[in-house]
Amino acid sequence: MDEGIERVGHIIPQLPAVEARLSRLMLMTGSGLETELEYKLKPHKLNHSEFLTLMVLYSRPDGSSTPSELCEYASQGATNMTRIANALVKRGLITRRASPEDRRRVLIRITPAGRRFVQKMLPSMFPLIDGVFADFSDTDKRHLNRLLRKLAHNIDQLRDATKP
Amino acid sequence: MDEGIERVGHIIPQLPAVEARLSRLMLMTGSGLETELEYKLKPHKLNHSEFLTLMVLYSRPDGSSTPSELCEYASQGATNMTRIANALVKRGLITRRASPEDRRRVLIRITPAGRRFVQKMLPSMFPLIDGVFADFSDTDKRHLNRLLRKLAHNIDQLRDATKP
DNA sequence: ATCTTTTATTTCATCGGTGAAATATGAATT
DNA sequence: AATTCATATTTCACCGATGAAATAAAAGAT
Repeated sequence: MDEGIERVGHIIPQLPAVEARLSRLMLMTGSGLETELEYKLKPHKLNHSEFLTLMVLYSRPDGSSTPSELCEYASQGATNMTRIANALVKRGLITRRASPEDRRRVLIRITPAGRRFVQKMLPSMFPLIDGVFADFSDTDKRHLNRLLRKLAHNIDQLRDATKP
Repeated sequence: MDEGIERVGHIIPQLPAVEARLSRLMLMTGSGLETELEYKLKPHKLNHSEFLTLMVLYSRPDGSSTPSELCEYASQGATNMTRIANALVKRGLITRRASPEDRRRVLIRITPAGRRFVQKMLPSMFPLIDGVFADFSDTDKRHLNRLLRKLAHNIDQLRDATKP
């Protein structure tokens, strides 16, 4: 991956070269990480969205949420969230029931089996997240965190500016 | 995008929390940037791979390359590169001819029209790459560059380690 | 009581990407 | 000359994702 970053973007006249290279680097790294993650998830028959959804539920004290809320977190459309929920229900990792207060809403809750599943599969992610930041010092991590947040924020701005 | 990063990954017991949050941040930012890029490319009827391929050719002094070489840079399979080349040829942005020395090889070369096309469409990317790094100081950029390279390198290592 | 809005699901269609294997051609090796 | 290797293309098939619009059900507003 590292090869070829240097060459591309050198002989480009106008264009803010430093920023363009950073963008490209960011894209390559991001998609590289994404690929690795999906690869680690494959044995557990999960894709990224399903994993994310499950983790959100797992992280909640009461282990529950609603489809529309989960759509936000997993940045998915409602249609997809229905699909994801279907898949997870079928595997017995979550349950779906109508909310008692507002019966339009659906309460999605992680099951005990779902929790066990997460506890069992999560450690298989450790080599990845450890390995990726293996040689990062604490200040490295703080810096990266700060810079990525800044970047994410700017991207959000652009999104809002063009497509309100 | 920024919302919800904090919440997820808080109440996860074992797991290296800092690194997990960084991974997630990286994934979100990367895919956010990717989305923005594709969005900017859409008016020019280019996808990311085609854009990349075209930029590699544009950046070459002689404006030429071969399919297999381009596969490397665009991290695409040979089948896809044939498709990409087909698309670009059809639009008159590149040409394809057999190499004189080794007639198995195909020489792909950007056309004058292709160069004009790049020069015309490239500026529409500036708002994106400028905007994204708008409030980044020079040291910010240097740091981000260093950290991303480190990250990319580690990801490469992992890839090689698991799938040789 | 009726109309509007919210929430989720279903239906349907599509899109873009992907890739393995067969084919074609030419070069290199023996 | 025959065999093997390298390069690119074609064929075929599939995958995963995606999303707009129609539907259903219930809450809220008037």
